[in-house]
Amino acid sequence: MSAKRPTGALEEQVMTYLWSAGEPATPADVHAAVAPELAYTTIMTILTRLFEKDRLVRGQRGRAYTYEPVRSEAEHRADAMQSSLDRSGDRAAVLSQFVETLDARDAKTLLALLGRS
Amino acid sequence: MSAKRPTGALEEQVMTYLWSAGEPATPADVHAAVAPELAYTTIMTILTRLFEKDRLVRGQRGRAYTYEPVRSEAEHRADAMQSSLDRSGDRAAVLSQFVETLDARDAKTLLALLGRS
DNA sequence: ACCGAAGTGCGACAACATGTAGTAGTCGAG
DNA sequence: CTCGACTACTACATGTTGTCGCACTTCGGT
Repeated sequence: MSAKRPTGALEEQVMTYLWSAGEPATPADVHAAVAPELAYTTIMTILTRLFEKDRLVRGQRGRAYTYEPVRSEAEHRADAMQSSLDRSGDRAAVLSQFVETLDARDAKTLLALLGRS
Repeated sequence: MSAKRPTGALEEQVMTYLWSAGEPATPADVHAAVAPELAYTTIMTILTRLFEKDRLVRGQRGRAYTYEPVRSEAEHRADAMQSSLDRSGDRAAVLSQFVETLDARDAKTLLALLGRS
């Protein structure tokens, strides 16, 4: 497809920006922050598609739409992790492997989180 | 594409079968177990592509190739989970959300695993 | 040893997703 | 009222995946 951008990367970059923005953003905001070297319309398209896939909600600011993520980044990522786990035939094996590849800091965080519940 | 099979689903089903098989399988094995209603050649294609993407290794049995996963299911799923975590800007937030959506049994498993290291 | 049936593999084609942009319409500034 | 800037809709190119047809090879029966 594109010689330089892997498939899905642009959508992902846009989502990442929107998450970090913390508030609804216009196509112009996203364009300037994510990929000024691309055509403005390219960003518009991405935003529209993400909206159609229900990953963004639209608002209105002046005569432009604003876009905002439906789900927070944490929700999105955690859900992806759950999905991996759900698709597996052996949850315990996956969890075990997961723990082994976890760095010390994450392990500590996880342990604290688990203890609290 | 296909009206009934979501993109990527067939490759995933094939991988799942291969993981559960536990030993190298021929295209015929996969065809019979995964999708007898599809053409034999369809399965062959999927297998070849997975091989080209280095997700399967080839062996030889009689005049047919045999295929076997390069990585175990646990490795694959755990790696996917790690990737989600890595892509995130706030690892602790994701971990927290992840723990909250975890069912009791998984949480227990995870806790035991973490304690042992 | 020969012939036919069954199975295998390569190459091809259609549909869809994603990256990328052109063009036309709309609104404010001068 | 006209001009320019900005936005939305639509279009096009390429890669990926689902799906298969066709030709070749090999095994069993005679």
